[in-house]
Amino acid sequence: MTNTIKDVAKIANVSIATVSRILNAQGGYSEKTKFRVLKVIEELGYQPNAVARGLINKRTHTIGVLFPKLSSSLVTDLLDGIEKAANDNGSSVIVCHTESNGEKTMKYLQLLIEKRVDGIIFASEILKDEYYQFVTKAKVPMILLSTESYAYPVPFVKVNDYHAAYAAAKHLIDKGHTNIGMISGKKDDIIAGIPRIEGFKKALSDHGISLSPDNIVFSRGFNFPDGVEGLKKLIGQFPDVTAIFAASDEMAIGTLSAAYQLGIKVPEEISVIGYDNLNLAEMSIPPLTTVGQPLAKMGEAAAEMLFTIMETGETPESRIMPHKIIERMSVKERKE
Amino acid sequence: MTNTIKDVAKIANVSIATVSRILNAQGGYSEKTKFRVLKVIEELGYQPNAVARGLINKRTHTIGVLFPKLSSSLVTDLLDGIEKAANDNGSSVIVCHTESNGEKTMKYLQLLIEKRVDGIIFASEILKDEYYQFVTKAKVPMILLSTESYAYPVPFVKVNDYHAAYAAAKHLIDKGHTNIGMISGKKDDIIAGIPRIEGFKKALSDHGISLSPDNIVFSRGFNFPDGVEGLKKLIGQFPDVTAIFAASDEMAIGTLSAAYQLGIKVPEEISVIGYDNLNLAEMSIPPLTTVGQPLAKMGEAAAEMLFTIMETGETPESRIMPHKIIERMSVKERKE
DNA sequence: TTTAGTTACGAAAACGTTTACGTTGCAATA
DNA sequence: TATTGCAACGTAAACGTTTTCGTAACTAAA
Repeated sequence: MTNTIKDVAKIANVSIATVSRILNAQGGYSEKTKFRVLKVIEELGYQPNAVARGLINKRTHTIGVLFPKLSSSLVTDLLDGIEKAANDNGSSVIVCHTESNGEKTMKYLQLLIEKRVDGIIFASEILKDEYYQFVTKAKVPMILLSTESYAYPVPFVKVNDYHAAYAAAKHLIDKGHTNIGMISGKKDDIIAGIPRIEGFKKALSDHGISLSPDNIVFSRGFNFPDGVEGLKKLIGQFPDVTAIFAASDEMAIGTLSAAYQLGIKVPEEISVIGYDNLNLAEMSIPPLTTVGQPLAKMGEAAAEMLFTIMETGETPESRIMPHKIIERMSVKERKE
Repeated sequence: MTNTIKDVAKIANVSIATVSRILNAQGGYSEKTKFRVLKVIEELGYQPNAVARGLINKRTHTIGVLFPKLSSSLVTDLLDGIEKAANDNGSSVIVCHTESNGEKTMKYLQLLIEKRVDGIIFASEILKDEYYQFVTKAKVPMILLSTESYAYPVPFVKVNDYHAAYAAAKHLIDKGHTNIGMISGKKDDIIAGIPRIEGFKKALSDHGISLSPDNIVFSRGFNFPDGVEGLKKLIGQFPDVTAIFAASDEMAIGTLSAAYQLGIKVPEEISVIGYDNLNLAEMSIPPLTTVGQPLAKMGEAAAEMLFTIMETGETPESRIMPHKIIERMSVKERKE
């Protein structure tokens, strides 16, 4: 039974229109009544009802974000940036955890659309046809984050995985390594799998390093256990490796861990470079050299793009964010 | 210009009341009209407007969560649990990032209340008087998560920090250690500081181990750098330590890292036990023994408590969740 | 055949705002 | 003095639902 604008109006002896005008600083009232109304608002502890506002304004000042997984530093940093930008623009963010499950994703999209969010950020996951059709039909603006669609014209923000992987491999080469392996993620992942593998390959071939299928190991995902398995497999099929590019930081930490178990010293015997620059990266032993994505910045950018769509109506250009080699202690110069 | 219930009604040749009844499966309509209406809904791709629903039902099916920090595994796991429980109950969650800033916190509370969220989860932060007054006046149910209030009757869910710290220290003692140090967090933190320190002290004294001020080192926070600083300080003032209780996993990982820099072997020379059981803990070298909090479960519990308040109106009892020693590789049995 | 009860609806109010439009009173101008 | 213009409001419709109440038609019982 909280107070409404009517209560304020009645007590202040004005119409609700006047109260509304004062609340929104629209002018059309005298200073005297303004103070009187403000005083009543103060006394009643009146809080305007954003639901009613949303109904009439058709803006809820809320955006929805879909993540495949919540408990991951990668997602966390993205979310951090999104939340910041949203807050700066006077909006809130609803988080959804899809578990990469198509049905759940559709349910969440439906929920968000029923709640009339102003926009949707779809992160770290492949945009299926079904999803795209659904949200375009609902005419809700959408941005892809840390993913991209080749089939549909949905603006995205991400780093160029191909280039970043190239840079990672080149860093290893520049440090004098020639026996370079890769612990990749999912072989057929169009976003995080293939481009990184191809970038890696290109860097080697550009620098005259021969490459056999034994140089690369494939995994089921991009997680810690995949990294420990990965190293074991790689060592088996490519015993001469002196440097490894892991397709994610979690996998890199996994290989660090596996190396420790196997009694292999990093970076003395094997150098490791990761991908992502998660918080973890600086906490590992040794601290992980990695190619960093500006995750928080990416999140911010995505949210801001959403807001520009809402204001201008124009779909903004996609943004390729810069990656950067973060040198720490897990890669060593190799001298022959 | 999306379709409304009116459009559906008009095309199906029924009143909006009937459409509404069908949507909510309330009965009072024939099977024939039900199918006809459903067909129209399907054709139009009609999505009910949750904003309008919220206005009249006074339930938004949305809860708000306040965190001091987003990019931390601790928070992430809590959020994971909250999101799960919320989703199971047909609700969404809005995340807010307070940065432990009083002004920002108040702004967020106001925002959440204006948005008429059904409930609020206040996590990992001290509940100030101002916050409490504000949300009680608004009559929005609130649960404290991973924190607790001594001054106000707000139900909470957390582990017993005192007991958990006691258990951690006892684990070290049981493993034969007698020169035990602690790298604690903020000395005057009522929730995560003092209870853990006191629990630690009690365990030592209960087992006849003398304790000087040199056994404990205090930090500014609970983060990685605090852990690396902590170890250095502790070694300086207490060179004989063989086992260390770090007040958080991040700090524990920090001490691992510092130990590595200093050439101290863990667990051979020094054993380390952490607190939290974050994802990090199993990824460290060596894998971290720690006292685990069931973070996701705690998040779930908090959300579920919120829902029971909404349904029953009764404030539920606070829940003390069980902690558990997770044995991994960073603590070694000591033989004399 | 009448009556009572039930089923299947429709009309309209209500939720708490914003806003288009109308109205009043007063000052300034002709 | 009559007219105009503007500031300062008030009235009421609108946003898209849910729900109460009323009613027509039909069924079953008397």
